[in-house]
Amino acid sequence: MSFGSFHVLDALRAIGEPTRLRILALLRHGDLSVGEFVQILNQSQPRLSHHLKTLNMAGLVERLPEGSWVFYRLVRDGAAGRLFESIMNEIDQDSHDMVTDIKALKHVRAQRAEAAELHFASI
Amino acid sequence: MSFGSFHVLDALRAIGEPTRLRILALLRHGDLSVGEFVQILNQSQPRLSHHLKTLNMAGLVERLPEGSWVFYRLVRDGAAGRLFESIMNEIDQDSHDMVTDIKALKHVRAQRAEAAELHFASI
DNA sequence: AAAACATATAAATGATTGTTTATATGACCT
DNA sequence: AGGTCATATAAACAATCATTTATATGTTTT
Repeated sequence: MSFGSFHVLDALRAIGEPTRLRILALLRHGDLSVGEFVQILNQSQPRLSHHLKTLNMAGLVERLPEGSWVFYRLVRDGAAGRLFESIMNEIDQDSHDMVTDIKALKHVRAQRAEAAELHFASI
Repeated sequence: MSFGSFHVLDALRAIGEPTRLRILALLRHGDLSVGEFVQILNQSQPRLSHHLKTLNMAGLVERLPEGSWVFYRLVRDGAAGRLFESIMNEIDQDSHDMVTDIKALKHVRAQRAEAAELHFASI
């Protein structure tokens, strides 16, 4: 199911929640899976699944199932993309919280890369 | 009390409610008093007072007491102004609801002008 | 000073939203 | 097929938010 026409009010309500804003800010650095969000944000899996569904229904993120796990991608075009980017313009990218999340993101990415290397080595 | 630093999350939550978005859209056409909002939006006075307080605390509108009544004005500068205007860019200005509200606004303004004329005539 | 008017606030209620816990679904692996 | 892993959903509960009703505050008018 594709979630119909874009409604600004729904998008605003979706963006206007701390965890969801953090999710969106993280997605600007690339697609992420539910499990990665769990690690980065240190919140329960159902909680994040639910927030991601809200963002998806608001037309702000795309859902990309890949085998057994599911990646989410920021919608960058159209009204949704423009709206979110102009909102990001007013947000302090260097705030402590933002910086911390990005650090956690990079940490998780490094872990993943390491795991992948070990996997290769074992082949 | 001036309501401290501007927080985007508060602003988003404030804007993301139908009645408050209508209030903000109306204010783009000029300052309005609580009583005028009551007439235009056809909602109870406490309800509108409360929404206006929310918008004020979110840094989106200014409060201008004038004798016994109180006008509200859109904050057009700074982060608040930029944020709201970029949101308005994504909103259909010609939607039925928007047009209807503006019509009601003009009607109320006309009434006011008429009342003022009658007042002059009686002097 | 009293009455009338405009706005704000408070308490109570109802509705919406977020969070947890538990369970279901679906894919991968052996 | 059975077991494990990743994600989603559902039910229950908690918290937040919107709305009404009633009342308070402050201002103008007489």
